[in-house]
This record gives sequence, structure tokens and C-alpha cells, in this order.
Amino acid sequence: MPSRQTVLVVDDDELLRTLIRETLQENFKVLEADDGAEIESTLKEKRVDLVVLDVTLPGDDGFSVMRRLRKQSQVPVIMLTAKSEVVDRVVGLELGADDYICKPVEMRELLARVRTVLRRLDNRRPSSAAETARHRFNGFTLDIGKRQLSADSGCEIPLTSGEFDLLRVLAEHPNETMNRDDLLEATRDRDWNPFDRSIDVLIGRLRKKIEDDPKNPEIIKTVRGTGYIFATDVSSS
Amino acid sequence: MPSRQTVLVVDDDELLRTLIRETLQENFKVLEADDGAEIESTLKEKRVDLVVLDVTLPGDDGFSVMRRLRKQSQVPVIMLTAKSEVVDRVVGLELGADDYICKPVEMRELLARVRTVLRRLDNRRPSSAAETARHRFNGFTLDIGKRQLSADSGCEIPLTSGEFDLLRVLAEHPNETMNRDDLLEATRDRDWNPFDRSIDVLIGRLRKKIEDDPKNPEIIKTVRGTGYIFATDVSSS
DNA sequence: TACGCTGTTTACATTCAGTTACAAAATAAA
DNA sequence: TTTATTTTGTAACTGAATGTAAACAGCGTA
Repeated sequence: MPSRQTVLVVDDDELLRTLIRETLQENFKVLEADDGAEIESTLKEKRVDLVVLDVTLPGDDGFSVMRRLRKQSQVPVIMLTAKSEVVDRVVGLELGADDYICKPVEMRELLARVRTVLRRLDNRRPSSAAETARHRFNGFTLDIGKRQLSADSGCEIPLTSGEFDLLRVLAEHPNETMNRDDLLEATRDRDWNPFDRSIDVLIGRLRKKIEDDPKNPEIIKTVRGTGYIFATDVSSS
Repeated sequence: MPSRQTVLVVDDDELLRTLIRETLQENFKVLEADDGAEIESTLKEKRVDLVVLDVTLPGDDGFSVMRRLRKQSQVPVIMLTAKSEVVDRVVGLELGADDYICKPVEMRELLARVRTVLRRLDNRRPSSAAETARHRFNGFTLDIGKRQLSADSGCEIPLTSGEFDLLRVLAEHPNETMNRDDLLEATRDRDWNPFDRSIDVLIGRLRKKIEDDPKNPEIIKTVRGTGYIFATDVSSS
């Protein structure tokens, strides 16, 4: 069986959140957030297949949360709305919501809709040669699909194509010494010879971008006589 | 002359409906319905080439009618909407409407649009392929059937034929590195050789149209030595 | 301390992608 | 048809990413 799909529930009402979690967790992995701010960080850290978003959030309302969300991700969203007003529905759909449910929420209905939306999306993706993994380490997230590295602060660290490929191999083999041969093989698909220094130079360039003090690297350490090691824990999703 | 095409007018406002009928019946066969419920039965009984749908229906609104309609049929729809809001337009188009007109309706305009939509569809029919997919990403919607790209703001971004084909291939393979060979194969149906720069130029042209900062692309990224990658999430329908 | 070994850094060369301008081809208009 | 307009391909140039070579630094050992 493939690992379960993950649903992120965003609601400030803890009672409702709990209710939803209990409904969904039989079939899905459930994550929770109690405001909009938490969403973005969660999306960066974990693989999320669906978001259930209450638009009646305190502070900035659900619609603006929705809008920000859509800028960074196309993750499907089901909105919970208090009013059954057409307006809300229209705005919601305009912003890219996939479905909406009016309060009071019938748990059975919620479950049904979650399933429907996810099923609809499954059908659309038969061609999954796509990479979706994400690796987190030392305050960074490396997104394989988007080929981008971002700091937890949210800002993106531009990587060249070669830097990305190298960092990817390292992050996929944490705490494991990699020799130059392996690294070159994995990134450039060619063999290494003792005069080839390109890996070393690339390592240097990477360190400049991700190490606090590139001269005393904490993340990419040298294994003298052998190669390099990604000396940090990585959580992949 | 072939038998005339049939237009179904759905509106609860009898006066407006009559006006529309009189405008259209010179050129088309006109059927009428005064609420959403009647639509489905009519569609089952008669051949309908086009539906003119007023979204300001009583009871359940035009959008939900639209949605139900799309579940059972791909018949083209022109929506009549009270507000000229972008919101409505976007939702309408998202739900699969082919065009929309704001009230008050100019009969001459209505006739023109009916003709346009029907002509557009006629042209498409002989080419058989009923492509109706739509891909959403980063605030854009790429409509495969209409071969057009629009921003969420509602405005359309004109694409040349080659640009569209390329963007389509990319959007159909998000988060997957595509080499020039594949891209050229898919867009121009010919093989690539190392001196062929046409894909690169085309990529540049596309970036200018869809990237915020074409020099630091976020959507179409370069994979040096290999090709390009559509580095963003796509939701397809 | 001097020497050898290995990794780091810098500078520079090379390769590859981005850009532009223009030619060729295709399409639309007259 | 001819003519205009748009789209596409090509070649030349620019700049960025990468490879290469050489100087340099750290470390262990004789």
C-alpha cells in the first residue's frame, strides 16, 4: 500500500478541528494549523495533498490566506464557509478553491468531498514521472520538483543547476560518506579521475551558499582521503 | 443548407427571454427554459448546440446550474451575468463557459457572440479531438481546447502557436525535466541536433510572457546540460 | 623545521544558455 | 494572385556556469 495521503486542516476553532481530525484520520494522515501563517511553513515542510481551510479565521480572513496560498502552490483546497452566500462561493472558486462546504459541517459530507476532490486529482495524474520529494535540514528545504532551495525564513537561495544536483545527491544520502566518483557519477554521469577537481570546486561554491561559516563547514564536511559527507539529519517527505 | 443549429435560452425573466428568442430565431432554432431544472431534460431530448444561461436565476444560482450541466454535457455555454465583475467571468470560464455577456444585454452583441462561439466550435469539430483540459498554475489558466492562456485577473495572454504547444507540453509534465529532444518532438515533431537553438529561443519568448522576472525564472527553469523543467504545481481539469 | 600529501581557493579558459537582430517561412489581408 | 503581417528559425554576440590549472594552506611525519 502506498503511504497515505495527507490533509492539512486549518481552523482556529479547536473543537471543530478535533472533530475533523477524528473524521479524517481513519483514511488520511491529518496535519493541523490554527491560522494562516502556519500554512505556508507546513506546506514547505511536508507533502500535503489537500487543505481544508476555514475562511472565518481571525486576523486576516480565509480569502486572503487562500490568495497567498495560490501564489505558492496549486494544492487542492476545500473551503469551509459560514455563510452560504453565493458571493463567498464565487470568490472562493475564483481564488482557486476546489470545493466548499457550508457550516455547520456534516462530517460525513466533509469526508465524501475530501475523497471526491482527491480522486478527481488522482485521475489527472497518470503520467507521474514527476519528482515531488522534499528534504529538510538545518533550516533549509530542498524541493526536488521545483529544483529550489529555500531557507525557513522563506527566502529562496538561488542554486545553479550543478549546485542543485550535487546538493540533492548529498541530501539523499545524509550521514554517509560519498566519494568523488559517486558524486560525479550522480551529478554529471561521468567517471572521475584524480586530476578532476570539479567536485571540490562545486562543494566550495555550495558551502558559500548554505554554511554559516564556509571555512568551518557544519553541513558538508570533508572526509579526508575519500570525499565528502552530508553531516546533518534530513527529513524527507 | 443543413438544418439550423439549436440554441437553448435559460432565463426566468420572460421579457428578456422573448427578446432573445426574437433576436436569435432568424438564424437559429430557439428553445426556452425558465430555470435550471428544465435544462437537463431538454438536453436529453433535443440536440442543443449552444446554451445561453442567465446566472441570476432564482433558487439555486446559475453557477451551480452550470456545474451540473458540465457533469453531463460539453455543450457550449454563453453566460449572462448581472455584474461585470472579473470574479464572475473567471468563475464562469473556470466552470467551462465559452463566453459571457454582461447585462444589460445588447441584442446585437448577443447574436454576434452566439455566432462566434458556434463558428469556433464548428472549426474545431472536424479535427475530432475533444480536448477540454485546463491547467492552472501560478495564477494562470491554460485552456487546451481554446488554445489560450489567461491570467487570474481575467486578461488573456496571447500566445503564438509554437509558444502554446511548448507551454502545453511543459504544463503536462510539471516537476519533470524535459530535454530539448522531447520538447522539439512534441512541439515541432522533428528531431533535435546540438546546433538547434529554436527551443531555447522559444523558451525565452515564453518566459517574457509568463514570468514576473524573466531573467530569474520561477516557473520555467533551466536544467543545464539537459533541458528545461516546469518548476511549479499544476492542477489540471 | 622541512617535506609530502590532500583539500581549498583563485584565476582563467571553455562551454553552454540567453538575447538580439534579421532572414525565411507561414499566414492573413487586400 | 500579390502584399502585409506574424511567426519561426538562424547566426552572432553576451554573459553565466562549469572545468582546469596553479598557487596556497593545513596537517602529519621524518
